[in-house]
Amino acid sequence: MTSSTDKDLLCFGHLSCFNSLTEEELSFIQKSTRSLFFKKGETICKQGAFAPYVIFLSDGLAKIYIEVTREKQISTHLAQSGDFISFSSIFNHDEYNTSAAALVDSDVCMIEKDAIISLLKSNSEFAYRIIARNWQLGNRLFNIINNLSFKQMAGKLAATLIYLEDFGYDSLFENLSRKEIAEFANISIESTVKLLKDFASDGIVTLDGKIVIINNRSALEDIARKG
Amino acid sequence: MTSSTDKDLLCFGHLSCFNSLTEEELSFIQKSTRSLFFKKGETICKQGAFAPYVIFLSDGLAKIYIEVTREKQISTHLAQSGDFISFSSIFNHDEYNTSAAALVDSDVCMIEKDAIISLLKSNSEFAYRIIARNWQLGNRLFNIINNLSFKQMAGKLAATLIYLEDFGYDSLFENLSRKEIAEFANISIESTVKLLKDFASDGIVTLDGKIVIINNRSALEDIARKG
DNA sequence: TTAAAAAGTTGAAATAGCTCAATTTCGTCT
DNA sequence: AGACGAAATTGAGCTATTTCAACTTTTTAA
Repeated sequence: MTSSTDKDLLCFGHLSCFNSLTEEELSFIQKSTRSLFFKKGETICKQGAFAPYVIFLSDGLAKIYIEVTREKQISTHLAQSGDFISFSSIFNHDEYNTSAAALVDSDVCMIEKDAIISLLKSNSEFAYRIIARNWQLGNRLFNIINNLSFKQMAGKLAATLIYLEDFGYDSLFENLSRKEIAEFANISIESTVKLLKDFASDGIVTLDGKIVIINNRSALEDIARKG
Repeated sequence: MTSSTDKDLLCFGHLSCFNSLTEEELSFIQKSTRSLFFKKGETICKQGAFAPYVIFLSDGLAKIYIEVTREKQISTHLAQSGDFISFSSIFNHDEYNTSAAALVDSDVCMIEKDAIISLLKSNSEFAYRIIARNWQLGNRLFNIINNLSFKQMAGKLAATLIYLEDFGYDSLFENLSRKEIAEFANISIESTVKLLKDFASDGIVTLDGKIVIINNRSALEDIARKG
């Protein structure tokens, strides 16, 4: 990863929750921000590491995941341009509660948490938008818990495909390995492969190399609903 | 459940995130609040129902759970005096994303969401405290996802017992059935019973009727860590 | 261009945990 | 006090999913 401070001014000012900030507030927070470039595959942050920064994805695609054991990890959600990769560092513990890795080459802003905190405390519109965002994440987490508690792996995979589809990133599947899909669904790689074939032979999806095209969305929803 | 408007003024003013409010703000929000009493076992809110209120537990104990299918539910967390039972109703959808039930007789405040919203937008200290709270819940949800992805049920139950212990409610186990413990751990009732016995015969816990006393916390943590 | 490594695919065997069914204990109501 | 229903307990069989191992394809690197 390389520093690119010349891009800082354009890093996030135009994006989502930051556009409620005044000129002053923007320049204040940009003094506390460092913009970094991550190549596809690079680790952006590591669960358990000290967390002096809030991490914001200004351009790119990343997966956020939990390291369950040394070998096993489960992906919880994706982030694209304008999303926070980690917001948690602000409260209580001073460590990241998830890891994240770039799925494509990505520009990332590391914002000192003290700057975010003072902004939260002074600008209630900003705080409100952050609450709304955190709540969306919370909803996603409830959704994952729902999916994980399915007994049948077909339900887990169907729910995963729906999430990936709804995320709305154009060439998403080109950037996801079978292993990564398996980590979102929390089933084994082999089961993922077999089930994808099953879905394909039922005409629910079409497989074209890495790419998974969803043909019959409502069939998937049915499978996901029944667990 | 019965209304008890005479208690409204004492309902939550002294509790946690509300004590940053001015006199005016307090009386403003209390005009939009209704205080209700729920008996042990009663349902406080239902996943999927219209959600005009933010629900706050002023006194008691409640479990918050996800209804996965018609028969199956998984408990995500507990709430005690001073905790929000549902905050989600404020954003996006107008429905509760979880259900909740009283585990002991409980006093509950139903606060109109518009009142909370205007407070969030005008009082940034209040908003900040709400963010911090929501983040704690987010952390808990990540924790659950971690536990659910364990392959071994011993790890799930161990992690559940640790959560219940750490929650710090005195007579908690007296108010939890085996079924409810199973719903927190997301394993079958029968497996829960057998594993508790196993833990007991290993001296890790002591069973006294419904009550589970943790003798060897670090052994439990070990089991939970290994999944 | 070729070799090596990584990712993907397939089938067979092993097993963890669930379901089912029977039994016991506990709590509550009359 | 007795009786009923609910909750807890125990064991046995079943099955879905993982693990393992072999193989193929794709990607990367020299």
